[in-house]
Amino acid sequence: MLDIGLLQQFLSSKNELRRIEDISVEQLNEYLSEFIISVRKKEDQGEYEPSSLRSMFASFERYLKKKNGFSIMMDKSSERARKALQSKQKELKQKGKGNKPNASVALSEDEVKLLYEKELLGISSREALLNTVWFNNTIHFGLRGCKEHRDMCWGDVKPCKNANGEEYLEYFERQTKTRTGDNPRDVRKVTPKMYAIPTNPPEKDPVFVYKFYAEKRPNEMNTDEAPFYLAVNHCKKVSSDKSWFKKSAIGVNTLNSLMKRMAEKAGLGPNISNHSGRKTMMQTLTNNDVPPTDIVQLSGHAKRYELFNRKPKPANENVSSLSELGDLQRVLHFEY
DNA sequence: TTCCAACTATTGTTTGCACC
DNA sequence: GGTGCAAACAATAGTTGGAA
Repeated sequence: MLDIGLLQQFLSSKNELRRIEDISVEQLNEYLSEFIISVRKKEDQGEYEPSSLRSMFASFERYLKKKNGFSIMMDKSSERARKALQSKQKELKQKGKGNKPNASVALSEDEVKLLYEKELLGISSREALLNTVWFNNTIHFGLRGCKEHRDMCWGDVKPCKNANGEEYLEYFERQTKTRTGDNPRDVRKVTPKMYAIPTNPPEKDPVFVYKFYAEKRPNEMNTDEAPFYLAVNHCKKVSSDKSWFKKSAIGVNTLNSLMKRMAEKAGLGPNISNHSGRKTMMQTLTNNDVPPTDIVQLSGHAKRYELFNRKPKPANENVSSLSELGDLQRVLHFEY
């Protein structure tokens, strides 16, 4: 555990060579107080964010509880350490910390347009195709930035047709060995849908993009259990269209930095990460007067808390309209 | 067979999200 | 505003496949 290592290092600098769990509760209280007040980042000796300090404290709590059943969060003897944490957090807040300087931001309509113009989104290359599939899944299915995409299997998305003959994709997260559905936070009560927009150019029609992606995947990887996102095949000897993707899942690093990489290549502003896609979806729905009760059904949020605190943004300020992202409201035609 | 580019998983570090 | 957990990102080492 890294935080523990940091604390142990601090103790060594004070000539305290015992392991943390071997130190008496009273003395540890003193050490922890001092540590919390004086700890600095390795990189630039700057102050940590208040939430980082909190996480460190939580790490110590977990470690000590496991080692000797001691709780620095609850036990009276650790009051001083807790107070030190509180006052340090207040101090940092006063210094202007804790304002989430790195929080991801939603994409504006112009930014999405730019991504298509620069062919970072679209169907012109294998990277662009993968980016577009990922982007569509994020803004239509409301998938969280990283893990949900990584866990996604090919069989989770099914192409369907309604009574009017309209085509759509439906996201159905099946239970597998690794996805047992035991985490109440992950529950989506409805299956989100992504409708075809035949009037759009093909690269902006989500159902067309999905079908195109299916064609470009190796046949063997179109089974239900196969990973949804495949590694791009950079092989130059492209003898057939089938070799756009490898027969293996894309790596975590590539998948996790998909949006960031696109933003960098397109020269977009900072703080655009995978989570920006999800924020874009929620911002778009909010700005188009979709009721919060409906949005949470789609996003998988357990409560409406975040949405009730979200005010619609004024026109031309980081607002995506439905025209560019497709008719997102249609995904809210759920069967409850 | 060797080299190299481009990828992958793993581990470490920092921070934000979701909920209470 | 407090808390638990996971995401996001970076560094590193290992792997793979094409080219020479």
